[in-house]
Amino acid sequence: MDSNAGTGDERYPARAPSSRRRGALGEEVVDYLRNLILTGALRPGQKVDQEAVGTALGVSRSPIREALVVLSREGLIELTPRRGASVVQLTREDIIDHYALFAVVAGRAAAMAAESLDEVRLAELRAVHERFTVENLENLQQLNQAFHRIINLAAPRRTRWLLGHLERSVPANYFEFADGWNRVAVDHHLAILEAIVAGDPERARSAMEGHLLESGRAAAAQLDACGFFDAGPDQNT
Amino acid sequence: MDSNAGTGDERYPARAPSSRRRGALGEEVVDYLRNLILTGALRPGQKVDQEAVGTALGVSRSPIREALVVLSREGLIELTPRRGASVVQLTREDIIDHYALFAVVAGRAAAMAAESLDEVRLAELRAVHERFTVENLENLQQLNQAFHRIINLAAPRRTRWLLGHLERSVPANYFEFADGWNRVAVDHHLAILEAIVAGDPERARSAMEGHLLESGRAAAAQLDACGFFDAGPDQNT
DNA sequence: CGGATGAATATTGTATTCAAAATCCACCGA
DNA sequence: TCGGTGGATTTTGAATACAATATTCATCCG
Repeated sequence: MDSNAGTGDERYPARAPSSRRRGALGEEVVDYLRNLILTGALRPGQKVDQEAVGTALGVSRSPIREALVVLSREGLIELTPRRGASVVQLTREDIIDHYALFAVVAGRAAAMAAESLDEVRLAELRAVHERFTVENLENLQQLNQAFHRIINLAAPRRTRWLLGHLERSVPANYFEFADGWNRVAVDHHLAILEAIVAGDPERARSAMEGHLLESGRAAAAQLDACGFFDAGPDQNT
Repeated sequence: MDSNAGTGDERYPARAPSSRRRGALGEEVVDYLRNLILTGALRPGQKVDQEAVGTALGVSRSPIREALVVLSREGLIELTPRRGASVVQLTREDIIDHYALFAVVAGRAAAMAAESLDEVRLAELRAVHERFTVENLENLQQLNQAFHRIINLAAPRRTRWLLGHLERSVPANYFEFADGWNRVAVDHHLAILEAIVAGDPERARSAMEGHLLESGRAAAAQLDACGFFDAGPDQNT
Protein backbone atom coordinates (compact mmCIF):
# COMPACT_ATOMS: atom_id res chain seq x y z
CA MET A 1 0.00 0.00 0.00
CA ASP A 2 2.75 2.40 -0.84
CA SER A 3 1.59 3.88 -4.10
CA ASN A 4 -1.00 3.51 -6.82
CA ALA A 5 -3.86 4.42 -4.56
CA GLY A 6 -6.62 3.14 -6.76
CA THR A 7 -7.51 5.61 -9.43
CA GLY A 8 -4.66 8.07 -9.66
CA ASP A 9 -1.01 8.55 -8.92
CA GLU A 10 2.18 6.62 -9.30
CA ARG A 11 5.88 6.82 -8.66
CA TYR A 12 6.01 10.41 -9.77
CA PRO A 13 5.62 12.79 -6.82
CA ALA A 14 2.70 15.12 -7.37
CA ARG A 15 3.31 18.82 -7.31
CA ALA A 16 1.29 21.96 -6.81
CA PRO A 17 0.36 23.97 -9.89
CA SER A 18 2.58 26.74 -8.49
CA SER A 19 1.68 30.12 -9.93
CA ARG A 20 1.02 28.78 -13.34
CA ARG A 21 1.59 31.58 -15.74
CA ARG A 22 0.12 30.58 -19.03
CA GLY A 23 2.93 29.83 -21.42
CA ALA A 24 6.25 28.33 -20.43
CA LEU A 25 4.40 25.50 -18.80
CA GLY A 26 6.80 23.22 -20.56
CA GLU A 27 9.73 24.69 -18.65
CA GLU A 28 8.09 23.76 -15.40
CA VAL A 29 7.90 20.18 -16.53
CA VAL A 30 11.52 20.27 -17.65
CA ASP A 31 12.66 21.35 -14.21
CA TYR A 32 10.50 18.77 -12.53
CA LEU A 33 11.83 15.90 -14.60
CA ARG A 34 15.41 17.10 -14.54
CA ASN A 35 15.32 17.11 -10.77
CA LEU A 36 13.93 13.62 -10.67
CA ILE A 37 16.64 12.40 -13.01
CA LEU A 38 19.61 14.24 -11.55
CA THR A 39 18.76 13.34 -7.98
CA GLY A 40 18.46 9.74 -9.01
CA ALA A 41 14.76 9.42 -8.25
CA LEU A 42 14.33 8.18 -11.78
CA ARG A 43 16.75 5.35 -12.35
CA PRO A 44 18.73 5.07 -15.58
CA GLY A 45 17.06 2.99 -18.21
CA GLN A 46 13.70 3.56 -16.63
CA LYS A 47 10.96 4.54 -18.98
CA VAL A 48 9.21 7.88 -18.56
CA ASP A 49 5.46 7.47 -18.65
CA GLN A 50 3.99 10.57 -20.25
CA GLU A 51 0.51 9.99 -18.92
CA ALA A 52 1.75 9.40 -15.38
CA VAL A 53 3.83 12.56 -15.35
CA GLY A 54 0.87 14.39 -16.76
CA THR A 55 -1.47 13.38 -13.99
CA ALA A 56 1.23 13.93 -11.37
CA LEU A 57 1.62 17.55 -12.43
CA GLY A 58 -1.93 18.05 -13.47
CA VAL A 59 -1.14 18.97 -17.05
CA SER A 60 -1.81 17.33 -20.36
CA ARG A 61 0.71 15.42 -22.41
CA SER A 62 1.48 18.27 -24.80
CA PRO A 63 3.83 20.22 -22.51
CA ILE A 64 5.32 16.98 -21.28
CA ARG A 65 6.16 16.00 -24.80
CA GLU A 66 7.99 19.26 -25.31
CA ALA A 67 9.84 18.82 -22.03
CA LEU A 68 10.98 15.39 -23.15
CA VAL A 69 12.36 16.88 -26.33
CA VAL A 70 14.33 19.42 -24.32
CA LEU A 71 15.73 16.80 -21.99
CA SER A 72 16.71 14.58 -24.87
CA ARG A 73 18.67 17.47 -26.34
CA GLU A 74 20.39 17.89 -23.00
CA GLY A 75 21.38 14.27 -23.14
CA LEU A 76 19.51 13.27 -20.03
CA ILE A 77 16.97 11.05 -21.70
CA GLU A 78 16.87 9.03 -24.85
CA LEU A 79 13.95 9.35 -27.19
CA THR A 80 13.36 6.29 -29.34
CA PRO A 81 10.84 6.92 -32.07
CA ARG A 82 7.89 4.76 -31.33
CA ARG A 83 8.91 3.53 -27.90
CA GLY A 84 8.97 6.66 -25.81
CA ALA A 85 11.53 8.20 -23.49
CA SER A 86 13.91 6.50 -21.09
CA VAL A 87 16.47 7.91 -18.68
CA VAL A 88 20.01 7.80 -19.97
CA GLN A 89 22.56 5.81 -18.01
CA LEU A 90 25.22 8.33 -17.02
CA THR A 91 28.55 6.75 -16.25
CA ARG A 92 31.45 8.07 -14.26
CA GLU A 93 33.23 8.62 -17.54
CA ASP A 94 30.38 10.80 -18.74
CA ILE A 95 30.62 13.00 -15.67
CA ILE A 96 34.37 13.36 -15.89
CA ASP A 97 34.12 14.03 -19.59
CA HIS A 98 31.38 16.56 -19.09
CA TYR A 99 33.48 18.51 -16.65
CA ALA A 100 36.45 18.32 -18.96
CA LEU A 101 34.36 19.97 -21.63
CA PHE A 102 33.13 22.48 -19.13
CA ALA A 103 36.77 23.10 -18.27
CA VAL A 104 37.95 23.97 -21.75
CA VAL A 105 34.98 26.21 -22.44
CA ALA A 106 35.04 27.97 -19.09
CA GLY A 107 38.79 28.23 -19.42
CA ARG A 108 38.25 30.15 -22.59
CA ALA A 109 35.86 32.48 -20.78
CA ALA A 110 38.33 33.00 -17.95
CA ALA A 111 41.09 33.88 -20.37
CA MET A 112 38.89 36.47 -21.98
CA ALA A 113 37.90 37.79 -18.59
CA ALA A 114 41.56 38.30 -17.74
CA GLU A 115 41.87 40.39 -20.85
CA SER A 116 38.75 42.45 -20.68
CA LEU A 117 37.11 42.70 -17.27
CA ASP A 118 36.76 46.27 -16.16
CA GLU A 119 37.23 47.59 -12.63
CA VAL A 120 33.55 47.44 -11.79
CA ARG A 121 33.27 43.78 -12.60
CA LEU A 122 36.50 43.04 -10.85
CA ALA A 123 35.16 44.67 -7.72
CA GLU A 124 32.01 42.57 -7.97
CA LEU A 125 34.07 39.47 -8.42
CA ARG A 126 36.17 40.27 -5.38
CA ALA A 127 33.07 40.97 -3.33
CA VAL A 128 31.45 37.69 -4.25
CA HIS A 129 34.64 35.84 -3.52
CA GLU A 130 34.86 37.54 -0.15
CA ARG A 131 31.39 36.45 0.81
CA PHE A 132 32.20 33.01 -0.45
CA THR A 133 35.11 32.66 1.93
CA VAL A 134 33.13 33.95 4.87
CA GLU A 135 29.76 32.32 4.59
CA ASN A 136 29.36 28.78 5.68
CA LEU A 137 25.69 28.89 4.93
CA GLU A 138 23.94 26.97 2.26
CA ASN A 139 23.77 29.64 -0.38
CA LEU A 140 27.27 28.65 -1.38
CA GLN A 141 25.73 27.25 -4.50
CA GLN A 142 24.37 30.66 -5.44
CA LEU A 143 27.58 32.48 -4.64
CA ASN A 144 29.48 29.98 -6.69
CA GLN A 145 27.19 30.58 -9.62
CA ALA A 146 27.51 34.34 -9.18
CA PHE A 147 31.28 34.07 -9.24
CA HIS A 148 31.29 32.14 -12.46
CA ARG A 149 28.59 34.27 -14.02
CA ILE A 150 30.64 37.42 -13.63
CA ILE A 151 33.53 35.76 -15.35
CA ASN A 152 31.33 34.42 -18.11
CA LEU A 153 30.11 37.91 -18.85
CA ALA A 154 33.46 38.54 -20.48
CA ALA A 155 32.83 35.77 -23.00
CA PRO A 156 30.94 36.31 -26.24
CA ARG A 157 27.35 35.30 -26.61
CA ARG A 158 27.71 31.83 -28.02
CA THR A 159 30.18 30.83 -25.33
CA ARG A 160 27.90 32.09 -22.60
CA TRP A 161 25.09 30.14 -24.17
CA LEU A 162 27.07 26.92 -24.20
CA LEU A 163 28.25 27.42 -20.64
CA GLY A 164 24.65 27.76 -19.57
CA HIS A 165 23.80 24.44 -21.17
CA LEU A 166 26.81 22.68 -19.73
CA GLU A 167 26.01 23.98 -16.31
CA ARG A 168 22.43 22.82 -16.32
CA SER A 169 22.65 19.30 -17.51
CA VAL A 170 24.84 17.68 -14.93
CA PRO A 171 23.82 16.12 -11.65
CA ALA A 172 26.67 17.41 -9.56
CA ASN A 173 25.13 20.79 -8.89
CA TYR A 174 22.95 19.06 -6.40
CA PHE A 175 25.74 17.62 -4.33
CA GLU A 176 28.93 19.46 -5.13
CA PHE A 177 29.08 21.45 -1.96
CA ALA A 178 28.74 18.70 0.51
CA ASP A 179 31.89 17.63 2.30
CA GLY A 180 34.75 20.04 2.59
CA TRP A 181 34.66 20.74 -1.09
CA ASN A 182 33.94 24.41 -0.50
CA ARG A 183 37.28 24.76 1.28
CA VAL A 184 38.99 23.60 -1.86
CA ALA A 185 36.79 25.67 -4.11
CA VAL A 186 37.74 28.82 -2.24
CA ASP A 187 41.39 28.21 -2.98
CA HIS A 188 40.65 27.56 -6.62
CA HIS A 189 38.54 30.65 -6.91
CA LEU A 190 41.28 32.71 -5.31
CA ALA A 191 43.78 31.47 -7.88
CA ILE A 192 41.38 32.30 -10.69
CA LEU A 193 40.64 35.70 -9.25
CA GLU A 194 44.30 36.57 -8.89
CA ALA A 195 45.08 35.52 -12.42
CA ILE A 196 42.25 37.65 -13.75
CA VAL A 197 43.27 40.61 -11.64
CA ALA A 198 46.80 40.20 -12.89
CA GLY A 199 45.45 40.25 -16.42
CA ASP A 200 47.15 36.98 -17.25
CA PRO A 201 44.91 35.08 -19.69
CA GLU A 202 46.87 31.86 -19.78
CA ARG A 203 47.11 31.60 -16.03
CA ALA A 204 43.39 32.36 -15.71
CA ARG A 205 42.61 29.69 -18.26
CA SER A 206 44.63 26.99 -16.61
CA ALA A 207 43.39 27.94 -13.16
CA MET A 208 39.81 27.67 -14.36
CA GLU A 209 40.48 24.44 -16.19
CA GLY A 210 42.11 22.95 -13.14
CA HIS A 211 39.25 24.07 -10.98
CA LEU A 212 36.66 22.40 -13.13
CA LEU A 213 38.61 19.23 -13.64
CA GLU A 214 38.87 19.00 -9.87
CA SER A 215 35.19 19.77 -9.60
CA GLY A 216 34.53 16.89 -11.92
CA ARG A 217 36.49 14.52 -9.76
CA ALA A 218 34.73 15.78 -6.66
CA ALA A 219 31.36 15.47 -8.30
CA ALA A 220 32.10 11.96 -9.48
CA ALA A 221 33.18 11.01 -5.98
CA GLN A 222 30.02 12.46 -4.48
CA LEU A 223 27.83 10.69 -6.99
CA ASP A 224 29.72 7.53 -6.29
CA ALA A 225 29.01 7.87 -2.60
CA CYS A 226 25.34 8.44 -3.32
CA GLY A 227 25.24 5.25 -5.31
CA PHE A 228 24.35 7.18 -8.42
CA PHE A 229 26.38 4.94 -10.67
CA ASP A 230 25.65 1.71 -8.87
CA ALA A 231 22.30 0.57 -10.05
CA GLY A 232 22.56 -0.84 -13.51
CA PRO A 233 19.85 0.06 -15.94
CA ASP A 234 16.48 -0.40 -14.31
CA GLN A 235 14.71 -3.22 -16.04
CA ASN A 236 11.10 -2.03 -15.99
CA THR A 237 11.96 -1.33 -19.59
CA MET B 1 1.02 36.26 -58.69
CA ASP B 2 4.04 34.72 -57.04
CA SER B 3 2.62 33.20 -53.89
CA ASN B 4 -0.46 33.03 -51.76
CA ALA B 5 -2.49 31.38 -54.46
CA GLY B 6 -5.83 31.95 -52.90
CA THR B 7 -6.55 29.41 -50.20
CA GLY B 8 -3.23 27.91 -49.30
CA ASP B 9 0.47 28.49 -49.17
CA GLU B 10 2.83 31.24 -48.16
CA ARG B 11 6.49 32.13 -48.02
CA TYR B 12 7.39 28.65 -46.82
CA PRO B 13 8.27 26.35 -49.72
CA ALA B 14 6.04 23.30 -49.71
CA ARG B 15 7.60 19.90 -49.55
CA ALA B 16 6.59 16.36 -50.39
CA PRO B 17 5.65 14.08 -47.53
CA SER B 18 8.77 12.06 -48.39
CA SER B 19 8.52 8.53 -47.09
CA ARG B 20 6.89 9.58 -43.91
CA ARG B 21 7.77 6.97 -41.39
CA ARG B 22 5.42 7.38 -38.49
CA GLY B 23 7.36 8.75 -35.58
CA ALA B 24 10.28 11.12 -35.88
CA LEU B 25 8.10 13.37 -37.94
CA GLY B 26 9.38 16.18 -35.78
CA GLU B 27 12.92 15.61 -37.01
CA GLU B 28 11.79 16.18 -40.55
CA VAL B 29 10.41 19.55 -39.58
CA VAL B 30 13.62 20.38 -37.73
CA ASP B 31 15.68 19.74 -40.84
CA TYR B 32 13.29 21.72 -42.99
CA LEU B 33 13.36 24.75 -40.74
CA ARG B 34 17.06 24.56 -40.06
CA ASN B 35 17.73 24.63 -43.77
CA LEU B 36 15.52 27.65 -44.23
CA ILE B 37 17.28 29.46 -41.42
CA LEU B 38 20.87 28.52 -42.20
CA THR B 39 20.54 29.26 -45.88
CA GLY B 40 19.09 32.61 -45.04
CA ALA B 41 15.67 31.98 -46.54
CA LEU B 42 14.24 32.95 -43.20
CA ARG B 43 15.64 36.31 -42.22
CA PRO B 44 16.78 37.02 -38.67
CA GLY B 45 14.10 38.47 -36.46
CA GLN B 46 11.43 37.08 -38.69
CA LYS B 47 8.62 35.33 -36.94
CA VAL B 48 7.95 31.65 -37.62
CA ASP B 49 4.30 31.03 -38.30
CA GLN B 50 3.42 27.61 -36.97
CA GLU B 51 0.26 27.30 -38.99
CA ALA B 52 1.98 28.33 -42.21
CA VAL B 53 4.79 25.84 -41.74
CA GLY B 54 2.22 23.22 -40.93
CA THR B 55 0.29 23.67 -44.14
CA ALA B 56 3.52 23.95 -46.14
CA LEU B 57 4.64 20.54 -44.92
CA GLY B 58 1.20 19.06 -44.63
CA VAL B 59 1.47 18.29 -40.94
CA SER B 60 -0.26 19.58 -37.88
CA ARG B 61 1.20 22.01 -35.39
CA SER B 62 2.21 19.38 -32.86
CA PRO B 63 5.40 18.21 -34.58
CA ILE B 64 6.19 21.78 -35.54
CA ARG B 65 5.98 22.85 -31.96
CA GLU B 66 8.50 20.16 -31.02
CA ALA B 67 10.77 21.20 -33.83
CA LEU B 68 10.71 24.76 -32.58
CA VAL B 69 11.75 23.60 -29.15
CA VAL B 70 14.69 21.74 -30.64
CA LEU B 71 15.80 24.71 -32.70
CA SER B 72 15.52 27.02 -29.74
CA ARG B 73 17.85 24.70 -27.83
CA GLU B 74 20.26 24.88 -30.72
CA GLY B 75 20.21 28.62 -30.48
CA LEU B 76 18.80 29.17 -33.94
CA ILE B 77 15.47 30.59 -32.87
CA GLU B 78 14.20 32.41 -29.85
CA LEU B 79 11.04 31.25 -28.17
CA THR B 80 9.21 33.98 -26.29
CA PRO B 81 6.42 32.64 -24.12
CA ARG B 82 3.27 34.02 -25.56
CA ARG B 83 4.60 35.55 -28.70
CA GLY B 84 5.92 32.59 -30.63
CA ALA B 85 9.22 31.84 -32.31
CA SER B 86 11.51 34.17 -34.21
CA VAL B 87 14.77 33.56 -36.01
CA VAL B 88 17.83 34.57 -34.04
CA GLN B 89 20.09 37.21 -35.48
CA LEU B 90 23.47 35.53 -35.87
CA THR B 91 26.36 37.95 -35.96
CA ARG B 92 29.84 37.51 -37.31
CA GLU B 93 31.01 37.33 -33.72
CA ASP B 94 28.63 34.45 -33.06
CA ILE B 95 30.06 32.48 -35.94
CA ILE B 96 33.66 33.12 -34.97
CA ASP B 97 32.86 32.30 -31.38
CA HIS B 98 31.04 29.15 -32.36
CA TYR B 99 34.02 27.89 -34.28
CA ALA B 100 36.32 28.79 -31.42
CA LEU B 101 34.23 26.57 -29.17
CA PHE B 102 34.24 23.91 -31.83
CA ALA B 103 38.00 24.28 -31.90
CA VAL B 104 38.67 23.65 -28.23
CA VAL B 105 36.29 20.71 -28.10
CA ALA B 106 37.49 19.11 -31.32
CA GLY B 107 41.04 19.82 -30.23
CA ARG B 108 40.40 17.74 -27.18
CA ALA B 109 39.11 14.93 -29.38
CA ALA B 110 42.15 15.14 -31.65
CA ALA B 111 44.52 14.95 -28.71
CA MET B 112 42.78 11.83 -27.50
CA ALA B 113 42.88 10.39 -31.00
CA ALA B 114 46.62 10.88 -31.09
CA GLU B 115 46.86 8.85 -27.93
CA SER B 116 44.49 6.04 -28.65
CA LEU B 117 43.69 5.47 -32.32
CA ASP B 118 44.51 1.94 -33.39
CA GLU B 119 45.99 0.91 -36.71
CA VAL B 120 42.65 0.10 -38.28
CA ARG B 121 41.26 3.55 -37.62
CA LEU B 122 44.46 5.16 -38.72
CA ALA B 123 44.22 3.33 -42.00
CA GLU B 124 40.65 4.51 -42.45
CA LEU B 125 41.70 8.04 -41.68
CA ARG B 126 44.50 7.90 -44.22
CA ALA B 127 42.15 6.47 -46.82
CA VAL B 128 39.58 9.19 -46.33
CA HIS B 129 42.26 11.83 -46.47
CA GLU B 130 43.56 10.31 -49.67
CA ARG B 131 40.18 10.49 -51.34
CA PHE B 132 39.79 14.00 -50.04
CA THR B 133 42.92 15.16 -51.81
CA VAL B 134 41.95 13.49 -55.05
CA GLU B 135 38.27 14.19 -55.47
CA ASN B 136 37.18 17.51 -56.67
CA LEU B 137 33.60 16.41 -56.65
CA GLU B 138 30.90 17.73 -54.43
CA ASN B 139 30.96 15.03 -51.83
CA LEU B 140 33.82 16.89 -50.21
CA GLN B 141 31.39 17.74 -47.46
CA GLN B 142 30.80 14.06 -46.75
CA LEU B 143 34.48 13.18 -46.86
CA ASN B 144 35.23 16.03 -44.53
CA GLN B 145 32.64 14.77 -42.09
CA ALA B 146 34.01 11.25 -42.37
CA PHE B 147 37.48 12.49 -41.56
CA HIS B 148 36.35 14.26 -38.46
CA ARG B 149 34.06 11.45 -37.41
CA ILE B 150 36.89 8.96 -37.30
CA ILE B 151 38.86 11.28 -35.07
CA ASN B 152 35.88 11.92 -32.85
CA LEU B 153 35.50 8.20 -32.29
CA ALA B 154 38.49 8.44 -29.98
CA ALA B 155 36.69 10.86 -27.72
CA PRO B 156 34.40 9.79 -24.91
CA ARG B 157 30.66 9.80 -25.28
CA ARG B 158 29.81 13.20 -23.93
CA THR B 159 32.43 14.90 -26.10
CA ARG B 160 31.14 13.15 -29.19
CA TRP B 161 27.66 14.26 -28.28
CA LEU B 162 28.69 17.88 -27.93
CA LEU B 163 30.63 17.81 -31.17
CA GLY B 164 27.54 16.57 -32.92
CA HIS B 165 25.55 19.48 -31.64
CA LEU B 166 28.21 22.02 -32.49
CA GLU B 167 28.48 20.63 -35.97
CA ARG B 168 24.80 20.81 -36.70
CA SER B 169 23.84 24.26 -35.58
CA VAL B 170 26.00 26.46 -37.72
CA PRO B 171 25.29 27.78 -41.18
CA ALA B 172 28.74 27.32 -42.59
CA ASN B 173 28.29 23.69 -43.49
CA TYR B 174 26.27 24.86 -46.40
CA PHE B 175 28.95 27.05 -47.89
CA GLU B 176 32.27 26.06 -46.44
CA PHE B 177 33.57 24.29 -49.46
CA ALA B 178 33.00 26.90 -52.01
CA ASP B 179 36.04 28.79 -53.21
CA GLY B 180 39.43 27.25 -52.84
CA TRP B 181 38.80 26.46 -49.23
CA ASN B 182 39.19 22.76 -49.82
CA ARG B 183 42.80 23.33 -50.92
CA VAL B 184 43.51 24.82 -47.53
CA ALA B 185 41.49 22.20 -45.71
CA VAL B 186 43.58 19.46 -47.28
CA ASP B 187 46.74 20.96 -45.84
CA HIS B 188 45.16 21.30 -42.45
CA HIS B 189 43.91 17.76 -42.50
CA LEU B 190 47.34 16.55 -43.45
CA ALA B 191 48.88 18.32 -40.48
CA ILE B 192 46.28 16.81 -38.18
CA LEU B 193 46.74 13.39 -39.66
CA GLU B 194 50.50 13.51 -39.26
CA ALA B 195 50.26 14.64 -35.67
CA ILE B 196 47.89 11.80 -34.87
CA VAL B 197 50.05 9.25 -36.67
CA ALA B 198 53.04 10.55 -34.76
CA GLY B 199 51.08 10.05 -31.55
CA ASP B 200 51.66 13.62 -30.49
CA PRO B 201 48.56 14.81 -28.60
CA GLU B 202 49.55 18.43 -28.20
CA ARG B 203 50.44 18.84 -31.82
CA ALA B 204 47.20 17.15 -32.85
CA ARG B 205 45.27 19.45 -30.58
CA SER B 206 46.78 22.62 -31.86
CA ALA B 207 46.54 21.48 -35.46
CA MET B 208 42.86 20.77 -35.00
CA GLU B 209 42.26 24.02 -33.18
CA GLY B 210 44.02 25.96 -35.88
CA HIS B 211 42.06 24.18 -38.54
CA LEU B 212 38.73 25.07 -36.98
CA LEU B 213 39.66 28.63 -36.18
CA GLU B 214 40.59 29.03 -39.83
CA SER B 215 37.36 27.32 -40.81
CA GLY B 216 35.52 29.86 -38.74
CA ARG B 217 37.18 32.73 -40.52
CA ALA B 218 36.47 31.13 -43.90
CA ALA B 219 32.87 30.50 -42.94
CA ALA B 220 32.42 34.05 -41.75
CA ALA B 221 33.89 35.34 -44.98
CA GLN B 222 31.57 33.16 -47.03
CA LEU B 223 28.56 34.23 -45.07
CA ASP B 224 29.66 37.79 -45.47
CA ALA B 225 29.83 37.39 -49.21
CA CYS B 226 26.36 35.85 -49.21
CA GLY B 227 25.04 38.84 -47.36
CA PHE B 228 24.07 36.65 -44.46
CA PHE B 229 24.95 39.29 -41.91
CA ASP B 230 23.75 42.25 -43.90
CA ALA B 231 20.05 42.43 -43.46
CA GLY B 232 19.20 43.73 -40.07
CA PRO B 233 16.37 42.07 -38.22
CA ASP B 234 13.42 41.68 -40.53
CA GLN B 235 10.60 43.84 -39.30
CA ASN B 236 7.58 41.67 -40.12
CA THR B 237 7.87 41.04 -36.39
C1' DC C 1 -5.17 65.46 -38.11
C1' DG C 2 -3.06 62.37 -34.58
C1' DG C 3 -3.32 59.28 -30.95
C1' DA C 4 -5.97 56.44 -27.78
C1' DT C 5 -9.62 52.94 -27.20
C1' DG C 6 -12.06 48.92 -27.92
C1' DA C 7 -14.08 45.31 -30.60
C1' DA C 8 -12.84 41.79 -34.31
C1' DT C 9 -9.39 38.65 -35.78
C1' DA C 10 -5.40 35.81 -35.54
C1' DT C 11 -2.15 33.06 -33.16
C1' DT C 12 -0.56 30.89 -29.43
C1' DG C 13 -0.50 27.34 -25.43
C1' DT C 14 -2.83 23.56 -23.72
C1' DA C 15 -6.19 19.94 -23.67
C1' DT C 16 -8.52 16.33 -25.97
C1' DT C 17 -9.30 12.99 -29.55
C1' DC C 18 -7.98 9.48 -32.87
C1' DA C 19 -5.27 6.07 -35.38
C1' DA C 20 -1.21 3.20 -35.42
C1' DA C 21 2.10 0.76 -33.17
C1' DA C 22 3.86 -1.66 -29.26
C1' DT C 23 3.19 -4.33 -25.18
C1' DC C 24 0.83 -7.75 -22.61
C1' DC C 25 -1.54 -11.99 -21.78
C1' DA C 26 -3.94 -15.95 -22.38
C1' DC C 27 -4.30 -19.81 -25.18
C1' DC C 28 -2.45 -23.33 -28.23
C1' DG C 29 0.77 -26.70 -29.95
C1' DA C 30 5.12 -29.16 -29.80
C1' DT D 1 6.89 -27.43 -19.57
C1' DC D 2 8.24 -24.17 -22.76
C1' DG D 3 7.82 -21.31 -26.61
C1' DG D 4 5.03 -19.31 -30.23
C1' DT D 5 0.65 -17.01 -31.83
C1' DG D 6 -3.29 -14.20 -31.79
C1' DG D 7 -6.07 -10.87 -29.98
C1' DA D 8 -7.04 -7.32 -26.09
C1' DT D 9 -4.94 -3.38 -23.78
C1' DT D 10 -1.79 0.32 -23.31
C1' DT D 11 0.89 3.93 -24.99
C1' DT D 12 2.65 6.65 -28.30
C1' DG D 13 2.58 10.26 -32.28
C1' DA D 14 -0.12 13.26 -34.67
C1' DA D 15 -4.44 15.88 -35.52
C1' DT D 16 -7.98 18.49 -33.90
C1' DA D 17 -10.55 21.41 -30.52
C1' DC D 18 -10.75 24.95 -27.28
C1' DA D 19 -9.52 28.90 -24.19
C1' DA D 20 -6.55 32.85 -23.41
C1' DT D 21 -3.70 36.26 -24.97
C1' DA D 22 -1.73 39.28 -28.91
C1' DT D 23 -2.46 41.79 -32.75
C1' DT D 24 -5.04 44.48 -35.98
C1' DC D 25 -8.03 47.77 -37.52
C1' DA D 26 -11.60 50.97 -37.36
C1' DT D 27 -13.68 54.33 -34.64
C1' DC D 28 -13.85 58.16 -31.41
C1' DC D 29 -12.05 62.01 -28.88
C1' DG D 30 -8.65 65.59 -28.22
